[in-house]
Amino acid sequence: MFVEEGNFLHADLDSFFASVAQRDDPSLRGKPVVVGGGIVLAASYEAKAYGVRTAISTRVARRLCPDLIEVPPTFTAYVDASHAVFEVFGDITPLVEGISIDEAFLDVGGLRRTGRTPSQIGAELRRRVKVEVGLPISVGIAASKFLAKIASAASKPDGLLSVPIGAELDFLHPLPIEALWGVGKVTAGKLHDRGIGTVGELARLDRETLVAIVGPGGRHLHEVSHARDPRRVEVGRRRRSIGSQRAIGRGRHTAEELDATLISLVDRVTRRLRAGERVGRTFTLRLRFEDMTRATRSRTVRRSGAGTDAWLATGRELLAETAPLIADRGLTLLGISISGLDESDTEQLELPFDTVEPSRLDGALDAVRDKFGSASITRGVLVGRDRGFEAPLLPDTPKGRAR
DNA sequence: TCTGGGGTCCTAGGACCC
DNA sequence: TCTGGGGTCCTAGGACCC
Repeated sequence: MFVEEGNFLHADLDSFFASVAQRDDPSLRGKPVVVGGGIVLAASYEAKAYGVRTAISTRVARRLCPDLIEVPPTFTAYVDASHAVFEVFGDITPLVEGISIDEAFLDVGGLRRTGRTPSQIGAELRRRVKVEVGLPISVGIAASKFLAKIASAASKPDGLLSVPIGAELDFLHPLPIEALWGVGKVTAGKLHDRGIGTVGELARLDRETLVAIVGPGGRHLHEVSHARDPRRVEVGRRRRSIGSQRAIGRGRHTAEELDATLISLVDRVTRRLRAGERVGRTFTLRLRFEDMTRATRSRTVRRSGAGTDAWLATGRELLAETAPLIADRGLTLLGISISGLDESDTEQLELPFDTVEPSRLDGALDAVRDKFGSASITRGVLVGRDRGFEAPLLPDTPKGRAR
């Protein structure tokens, strides 16, 4: 009997950090292991059998499993392992969309010509990752991304599951709503209140009712509950923000302590920006208070940048503006992120004009050509200082004219 | 002088995921 | 047991422009 398969693979490393620990230290194999410090970042399947889960405190984990072995995280090892796994992915197909350090979507539709089925390709992927990197990886196969993702979760640990075309709803509808990507605690709570526990029950609601229960996100939920997901694999997605944060504990923190924390956060983030040859436009300050409430303050600047000093000045302004909030509620976490990322492929030039008007663009272009040489100009923007005026700066043309 | 609609940008918050 | 650190996406309201 011939079963037609979907073109989407979702590949997801099992208990990634814990598997790396067990790979690198044979004495940990077959034993309940957690990676973490304070809280559990990853638990081996042996530990999961005791009810140990990601994000619980290690103290609780020890109570659940007295023989638990705790190891500290080794982030460089995870990055290396991830690179090796993504090399295998890229060897199978160029159509790879990385989701996180340990999972990706692959579109294997183009490999039909090779005569191999998606299941055979998935099995080969699993074998290669096991042999070449030494890690267990689960694979889900389906006609859409979100279904492939659910299939890989259902196949764990160390499994492969293909949802045949035509059998999508039979697979999907008995699952609990929490299996859907995007249904977390809040949404699940609202649905349980209405007596909805399975995807099938969810699918029976009409769209308007669902939106009334969970909000605008209900439209997407309605679609996926009927196994409709038109998204393609997107190759070459780039990071959209870079951030860093630090829990600073309860109690009073002096202004000097907060400033020192801010400096180290800005330093870390701007270093990463520069290392990635990126610049950012929007700075966001993130605060968490003793009552676990949160607040954010952001500022968008006209000129993208990756310089420590400029972003530190922005961060200090925002921090100063939140001083009353901090005094009122007590700060327990300080974080920053920089978004609006772009490639840092532009050079900026201060032009010697007091005012810039459209009629003077030719003169401005001449000044830029003098500085960089016309051959090196590909695109640009003129920014006026006083009134926020912006005008496009077009590349030089063979005729020597631009407007 | 009054009024409307559409579009974009920015800010803040929230839910969710690994 | 008071709960880490890194992200994504969506929504809503206000300012502003045409």
